Amino acid sequence: MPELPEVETIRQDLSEKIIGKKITGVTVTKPRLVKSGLNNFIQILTGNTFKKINRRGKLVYVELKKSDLVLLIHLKMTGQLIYQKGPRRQGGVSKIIAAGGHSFKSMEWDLPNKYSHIYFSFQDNSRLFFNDLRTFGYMKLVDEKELKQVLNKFGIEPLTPDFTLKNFAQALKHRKTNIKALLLNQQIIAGIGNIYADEICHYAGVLPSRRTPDLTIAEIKKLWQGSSLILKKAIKERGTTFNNYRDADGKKGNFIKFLKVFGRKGEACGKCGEKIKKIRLAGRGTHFCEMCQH
DNA sequence: CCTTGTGTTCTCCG
DNA sequence: CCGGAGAACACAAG
Repeated sequence: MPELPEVETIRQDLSEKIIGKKITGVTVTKPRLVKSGLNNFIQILTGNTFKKINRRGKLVYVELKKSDLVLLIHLKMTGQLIYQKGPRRQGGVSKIIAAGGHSFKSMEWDLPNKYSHIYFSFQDNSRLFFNDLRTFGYMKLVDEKELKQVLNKFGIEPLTPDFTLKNFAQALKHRKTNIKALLLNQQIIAGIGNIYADEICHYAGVLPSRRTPDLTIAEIKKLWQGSSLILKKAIKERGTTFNNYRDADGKKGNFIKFLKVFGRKGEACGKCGEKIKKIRLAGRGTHFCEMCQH
């Protein structure tokens, strides 16, 4: 489940890999995932160049060199953006891999595979694959006006100067839902999904079910601090790979090692030793410690 | 039937 | 009964 840290990791990686490279080919094997006209999609992108890769919440949007249209990419739950260099002219690389005998499952990354629904070839023979197991993700070309409309729907962007305690508290104000649903609401705070919502609540010592009007100033401050600290640390660790997520090189993120509650049902809480509980809240699996969250 | 991000639809309350 | 907020559902597929 790519959330802000995972999408940001991919954005940073791809920015170093594909900016300025001419797109020589566009392949779409599942047209349903292109949410704008397919012919136009192929026509605009072929021969074009990615100019800048941006992110807002969990949404990636890419500016193009030879068009004013912008490419939106959403990975939803199981989308991946994997970059691979083209085959080397000189032999040797595959030999080294064979001799090394390490555990990398080369079959899995023999791309395109059956989940590679859209991919781009570049002038240097490298390729970018959009893989998606459950096919909720999409790509879409939008004009400036539609981009603006889409971006305007997002709430405060964490890790920017806009993410002040004052703005965070303001966003919570007058809301009557529980803090978990609020953290998941992209129109209020952008980029937090199920994993980080649970982790932020645990950091703050706040039960996910707590109604926002009942939160104290101190608790709001802790939630704000936790959001910032956890998302930053998760980016540093290149995201959380719980099952499907991979970075642009197909590698797993390391943040799973730092998860305190998510996916730890029945395990002892690292803070107090109490068993981690799991319930259903805001339509999502929700993990917490009864002892240190109130 | 479980899993989840988001857009859409339904319901409820003042 | 209206508006808006929040909850529930739809989507896909392993």
